[in-house]
Amino acid sequence: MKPLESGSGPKPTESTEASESSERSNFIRDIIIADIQAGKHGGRVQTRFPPEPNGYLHIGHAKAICLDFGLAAEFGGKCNLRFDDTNPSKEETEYVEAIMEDVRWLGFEWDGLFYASDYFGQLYEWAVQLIRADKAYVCDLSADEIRQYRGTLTEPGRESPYRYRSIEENLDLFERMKKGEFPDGSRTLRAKIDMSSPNLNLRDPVMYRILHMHHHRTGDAWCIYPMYDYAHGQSDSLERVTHSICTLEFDNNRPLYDWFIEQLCIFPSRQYEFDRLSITYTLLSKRKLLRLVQEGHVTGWDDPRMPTLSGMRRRGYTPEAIRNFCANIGVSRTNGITQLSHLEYFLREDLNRSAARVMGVLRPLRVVIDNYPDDLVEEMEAINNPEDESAGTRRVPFSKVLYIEREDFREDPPKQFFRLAPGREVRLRYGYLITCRSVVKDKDGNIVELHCTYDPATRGGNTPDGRKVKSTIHWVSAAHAVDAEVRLYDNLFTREDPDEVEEGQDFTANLNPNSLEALTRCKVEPGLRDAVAGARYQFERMGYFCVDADSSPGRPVFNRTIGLRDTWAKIEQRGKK
RNA sequence: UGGGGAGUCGCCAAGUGGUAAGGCAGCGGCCUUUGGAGCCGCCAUCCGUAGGUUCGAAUCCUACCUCCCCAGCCA
Repeated sequence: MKPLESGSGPKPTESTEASESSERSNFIRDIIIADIQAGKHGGRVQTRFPPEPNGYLHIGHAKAICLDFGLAAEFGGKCNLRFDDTNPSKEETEYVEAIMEDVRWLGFEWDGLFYASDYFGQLYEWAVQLIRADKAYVCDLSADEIRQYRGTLTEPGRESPYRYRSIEENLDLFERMKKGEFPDGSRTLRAKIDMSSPNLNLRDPVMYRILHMHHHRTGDAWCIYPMYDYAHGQSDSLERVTHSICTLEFDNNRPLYDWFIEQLCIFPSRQYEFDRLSITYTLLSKRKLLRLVQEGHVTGWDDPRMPTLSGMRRRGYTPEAIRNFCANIGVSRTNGITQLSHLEYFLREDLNRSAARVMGVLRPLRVVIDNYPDDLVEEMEAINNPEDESAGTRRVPFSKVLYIEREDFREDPPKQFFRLAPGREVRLRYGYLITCRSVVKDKDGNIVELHCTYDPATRGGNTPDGRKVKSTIHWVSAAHAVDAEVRLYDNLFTREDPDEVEEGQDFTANLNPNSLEALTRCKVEPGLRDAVAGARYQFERMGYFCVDADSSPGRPVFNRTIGLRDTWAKIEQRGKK
């Protein structure tokens, strides 16, 4: 919101809401506002986005990023990027780099860049401190035994037989754990809390496990690694994070988060949980996305069908569209599923105002204009973006032989089909009005060519006599057309909930076998010959397309980002029912 | 089942005792050299259910129902 001007300038008359921020609020934002007003932390706001580098970021993370960075920015605070790298068995540098690229692409820049592994030393010292305070102990139970001792949802757990070791013995054992004297899984360091707590997280949770494993940053310096619960809150605290925002499933962990902070008497970061994003026909689980990649169901993390930020980027999504979507869906504590159409609305909205219009024919049908001079080529003026006058105009060549979209012609047009048909006149966008005179078929009865006549008085598509045509279709001059490949995408899954499967199956059973259709004989206007990878266009009447990096000189490859809203398809569909 | 969280239009979501915002989707219409975009209108007598308190409740109380999370040496 613009700050109101001070001084004696003209005041807005009806500004009841103008003085308050009209930014859409949510409960976390309200908490921050209240904290600032109460003077908590001197009004300072510090957040953090803490991804584990074990996979690529997806649209669900985008929601968290928009919250973490957005809130900090709105209230003059800071937001750190912190890699939660406490488990070397799953984490890789490749992911670290991809995550940084994606955060920046989304439009955010972090203040501090940290790694939980930066704090391994401090965390170790604090563990020793907790042992000395008789709040932690080394446990020799195996993973299996720990599970048995933990009890169940309804029965309390039992105390470990190692729970009352002397502080000296614990100190000695823990140090030897660190030195690597014990094999993986042989011992753990546990917090001494309450084995009968109804909150399972408080039943003497494991703080450290032994893992003789190479870490992407600390190398072989450590063979004991802290658990999430023992590392996260303290990392927040070390960074003096005021509002630690995470998803709902960590609600149960909050008492433990607070417990460590209280026992250690360190900066009191507070955790707030919001609902994770779910979208129909989409999987948002790094574990499952990793499977799609590893099992080859997609070409990689950046496959345009993936809900990853890198996949969406390659597909042609804009950061603005994703940010607008995140701002619009809101933040609450309700477990809901957002419809894909909601996301697509914001995609189209942004692309509509930013994408340059061009003409491209996906499934070409040859059209010969019989009364058009054989060798004439006219340069027709076309508007680049009707939503943005500054985008200007361009010239598109027109000649006797053209390609039009196959679906724009029907030999036997159904009701409400306004496009080309025998004897019917339509407008060629920015071209001429043409009338279909005859249809040429091959021996199998397939339509191979149309013969039309044009009205020379309608150059540019104008009708000096004021007559109306029901339809305007797009075209490309055959002699000037550039061959292109166009990849059409559909939902990766056929069910709204990809996890809804028959007994014994998993989400791969719901994979859509037709999620990708590659068209290789497409014809696009000449200006697209050397389109640069990443550029986004609207192929008029067809949809939004993004140039893929697979393009080669003179032969562009386009990804269909999303189709235009198709009223005719809806009408036709309705007629079939 | 013990604990925690949540239930407001098909979906998302405001509202926190004074008589149901908004967005998406959908449906009409206008406009249109993209059946795109844009514009206009319609779309919850009702807030999981049942009681109760109150002049008055989605908002307070009681009971019940449904869904989600927790029994990793994952995060």
